Amino acid sequence: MAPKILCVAEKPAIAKAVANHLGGGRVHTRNIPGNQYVKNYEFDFAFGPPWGTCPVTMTSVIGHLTGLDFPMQYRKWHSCPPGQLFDVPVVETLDQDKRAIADNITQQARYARALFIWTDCDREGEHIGSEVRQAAFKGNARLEVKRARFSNTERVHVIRAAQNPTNLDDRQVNAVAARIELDLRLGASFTRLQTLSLQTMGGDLAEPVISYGSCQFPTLGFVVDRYLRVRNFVPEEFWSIKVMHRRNDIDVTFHWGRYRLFDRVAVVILFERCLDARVATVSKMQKKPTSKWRPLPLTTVELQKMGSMFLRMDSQKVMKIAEDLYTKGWISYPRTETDQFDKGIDLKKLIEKQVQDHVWGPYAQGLLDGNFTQPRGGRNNDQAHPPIHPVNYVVPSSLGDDERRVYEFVVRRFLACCSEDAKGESTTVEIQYGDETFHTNGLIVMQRNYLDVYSYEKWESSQQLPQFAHGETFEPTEANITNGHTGPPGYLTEPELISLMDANGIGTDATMAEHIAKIKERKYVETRPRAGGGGRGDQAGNEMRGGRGARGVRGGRGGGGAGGRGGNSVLEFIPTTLGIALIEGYDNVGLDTSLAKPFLRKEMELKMKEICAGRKSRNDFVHETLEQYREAFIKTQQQMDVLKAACRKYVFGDQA
DNA sequence: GCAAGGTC
Repeated sequence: MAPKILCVAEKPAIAKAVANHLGGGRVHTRNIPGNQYVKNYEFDFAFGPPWGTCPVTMTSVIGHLTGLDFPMQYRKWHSCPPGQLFDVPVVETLDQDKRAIADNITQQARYARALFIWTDCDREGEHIGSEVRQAAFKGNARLEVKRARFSNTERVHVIRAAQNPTNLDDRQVNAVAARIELDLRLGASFTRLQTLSLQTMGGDLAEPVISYGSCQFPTLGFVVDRYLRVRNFVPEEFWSIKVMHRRNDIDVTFHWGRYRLFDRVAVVILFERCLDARVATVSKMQKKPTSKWRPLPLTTVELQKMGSMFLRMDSQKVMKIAEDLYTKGWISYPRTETDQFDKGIDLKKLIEKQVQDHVWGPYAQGLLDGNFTQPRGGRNNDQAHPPIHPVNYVVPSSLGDDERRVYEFVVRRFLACCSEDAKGESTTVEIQYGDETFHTNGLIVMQRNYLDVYSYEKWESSQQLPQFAHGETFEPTEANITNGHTGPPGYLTEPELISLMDANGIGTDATMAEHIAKIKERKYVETRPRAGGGGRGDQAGNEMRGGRGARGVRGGRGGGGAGGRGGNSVLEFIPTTLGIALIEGYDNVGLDTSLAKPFLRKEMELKMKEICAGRKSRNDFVHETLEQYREAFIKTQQQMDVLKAACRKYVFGDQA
């Protein structure tokens, strides 16, 4: 029996890191024929019983080894009616560029007694593991197959994983295999149906592929949904009461407890009662400590959102740069859902590396000198990767401009996580004026703490409030009725879209940016920088100087400063006429659950979890889901005129 | 000419 143990990771970087830890400095690196990224690392390692010390070959794949497609005779679009793609067989494919990688595993397996699978510990990783197993069995069917479970590539952790292997989880493998099959059948059948049916309308629809995907359609749905809400918005006029008082040369504005009412007469009556009372009484004067929490450890989704908001980069670009930084060894793996640091990780060691920086170095030193606080932990842990953090220091000026800004963000975010919350004191003054309550708030920032390094957030002291005593009475300097009208929400921004996808389980952290890019490529949506500051919300109208009570009118300033917005313009999404037509069209087809909504995808996600929990079989899942979509498919086919009508209305601009 | 998921 051959004594060797073959180890296979999901990507070359992991193979290298693991080999270096297990090999303890004595590692031979060999190239493999036909692929420049994958290497074989050879060394000895002392596994636990029954293995003992064995020679090891550690190598990797590069993501999935295999793909799924229809047999050749169904790949041409006119080879069969699109609906037949629900039932025709599917075949596993091996891309040309993956062949060398698979062959390497098959070859190496011949000389091995066992295969250890080191793919990422998530569902997809489990499936990739099964692809590796299959390639290895081709070379040696008697291999014993084990699974290393690890969530980061720290030395101790990796060694522990090597010595305590478990088994591949075939439930997870099956869940993913089912997803792959469903995505293929549904994507291809609906895409062909839509494209072939709508292109008969000619014009702008004659050429393009009009794709359907279980992720791209709900993503488009979010954009259209918001667009229609903006377009159909009907402004409503509202009225409010504002009370002002000047004391110690400070103008204080008290806001109405009822906020605003949509009935002018009612507001006038309540206002008159205030004026009749003449004096206001301080009913509450409260000071209390308050704090602004330091951010959570950084996940991929959060990185993408922050990139859109603060770095003016779209999510795809941020990810591309983060991957580059990761490949070069400056930051940790950028695709993670984990927002809690492992107990085992040595955070101070990571902070130490940042001390040498000219800008944030002193802050990092401060953390080491006693300001360090254990980071907050969020609720998510993908059991595969730690939160995104800097692993090594790089002189920022040696990076490209965009790279520098992403690296700086990751570092500042990390240092902020290890800092104390910002501390302040908030003051609330509440007054009774007639039957109405008004209040004002003040804030004094006492300790900025993490804010000193996390320059992306603002928290500033408000104007100082003068002293008020509980129970005292005073005659307000001015009181009046204000009015305005409600404003539409803004168009959907990229961070909002990512949040919606995240909340609805559309795509994974690694693919959300791709789905967004896809619906742009398909010309379902366009993006543009949002004009002007906020671009949403209510419009203030004129002040109506109120009746008798408005004494001593002071000019005073207008609205308060805008605060956080530093001229960054965020991208907003506008659907094209085609995008609107598709979503409205599907909404009108009369399906129980519109394909334009995220529910069906969410249901798929839940059923995959059922498979992983052993409560559902792969076959039942595939069958159920196919039947569910088959119904939708048939109805869509029957109601194609509804879809076409939507296209006539929007794409061709016909009135009808 | 289709999908979504890995990763280079």
